Amino acid sequence: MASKIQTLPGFRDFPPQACALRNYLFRKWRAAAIAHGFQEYDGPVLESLELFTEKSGPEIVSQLFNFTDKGGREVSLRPELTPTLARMVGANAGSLKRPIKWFSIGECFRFEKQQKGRKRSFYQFNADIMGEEGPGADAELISLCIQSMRSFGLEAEHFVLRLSDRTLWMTFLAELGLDEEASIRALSIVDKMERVDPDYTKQQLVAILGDSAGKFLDEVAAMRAVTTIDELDAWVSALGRDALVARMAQWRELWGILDAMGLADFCRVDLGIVRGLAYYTGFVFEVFERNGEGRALAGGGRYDKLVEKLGYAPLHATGFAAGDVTMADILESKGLLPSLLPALDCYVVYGSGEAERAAAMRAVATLRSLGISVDYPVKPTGFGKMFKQADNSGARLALIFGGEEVAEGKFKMRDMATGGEAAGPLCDLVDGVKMRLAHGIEKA
RNA sequence: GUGGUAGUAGCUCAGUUGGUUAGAGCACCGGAUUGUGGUUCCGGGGGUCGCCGGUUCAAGUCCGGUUUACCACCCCA
Repeated sequence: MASKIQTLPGFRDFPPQACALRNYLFRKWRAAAIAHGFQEYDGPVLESLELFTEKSGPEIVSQLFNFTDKGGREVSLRPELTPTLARMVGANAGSLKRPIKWFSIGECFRFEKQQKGRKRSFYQFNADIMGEEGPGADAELISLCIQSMRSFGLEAEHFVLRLSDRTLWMTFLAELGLDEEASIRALSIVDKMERVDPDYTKQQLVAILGDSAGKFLDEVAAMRAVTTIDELDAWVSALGRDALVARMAQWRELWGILDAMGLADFCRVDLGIVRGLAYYTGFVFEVFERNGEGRALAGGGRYDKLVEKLGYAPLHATGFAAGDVTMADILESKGLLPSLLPALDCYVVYGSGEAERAAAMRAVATLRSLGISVDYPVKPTGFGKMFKQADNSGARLALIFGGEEVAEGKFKMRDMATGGEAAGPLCDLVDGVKMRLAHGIEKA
């Protein structure tokens, strides 16, 4: 006998209930994106390894599901959707209407040790706006991000979008005399400050900044204390650097749009967010639970240089991604998962005679051909048993084809919620069922 | 890749100082119930106690290894 083979670590089966949950997430994400005027795209799950190493460097290979195919090609399952998107858009950028607003929901793979909120196979909701430089695009993207969360019933009490700005940081660090490479290293330290020992942080900073590390830490503490746009304005004004002051115009524009859309309550200025990756260039953000628990629910930002880096004509871009695993986790913890039982319209109960069964099967076929979902016991049993099955099926109506009804050319309907019943002639089957599905049957 | 904790039925778990044939609730299936579901009662299937080895007359229980999961690191596109 064959041994029982389990799913690979970090991979999941999706039996009906899990599949229903997954599709629920997809449905909401897709609806939010379409409501924002985004168009859906998709790409191959397997790509040339080079597509990913070009974007993220050779170190990324340790975290990829890569292998050599039978043709000797170095390939990898995709760890994210952005490189594929960049290729698709980059190759056709000249002929696409701007701004380009595209989204995708796709399975991605990373060869990492799994833990809470992180698996080796997961689904990402990825949305991007390309070909637009101004804060209007960032606002639009943030709107989609927030509204996609809200469509699950998550509100400002549950989550917060922490908004930051790589441009502001890079300008600030340049004013301190750091070159680009040193700045990026400093940012990656800032990115981790929240989670690691302060002494360790200081040690790291001294390596880059020398004696001014202490002063820098004080400055960073002041920056991270900023939580509103007005506080940010005050901090920038106090520094009195022209380049930073100029950047505030972009902040004001962005914040003005978010405020007008009613999204300001969901956002907080938080310069402690810098995103780990080197290629982010402007506004960046991450969504967390309001109480600060768990890993990021979504994250994104502007990456104006990436498309060019991948070998295409320069193209402004901003995007974000959210994952199915963390999303399902928060919805479950907040009790926001709806019951996802299959919504069956009718369950047919029929008598044991040939005539009853034939009448029932004719009705089943007619209703199904009109898109009404109908199920019935494949193996006829007692009426009591069949009603129990009707109950278990979750159907709204039980349709009854017993000896009495069929003999009279009739059928009966029972509203499974109220227990109310109604009868009608077989020739009125479709209208009768549609009417009762819409309005139910009151108990007499 | 490094540490910590855990693994008994589909799920949640009990299982005494090592001692006969490993239990409960929920879920599932059947019956009471051949014209009416949710309640109730009765019954049933389902376990190589994660896996391999060791100690012992005897291991779910003790020991070693391994694997998987969870948690914390690393990383987080």
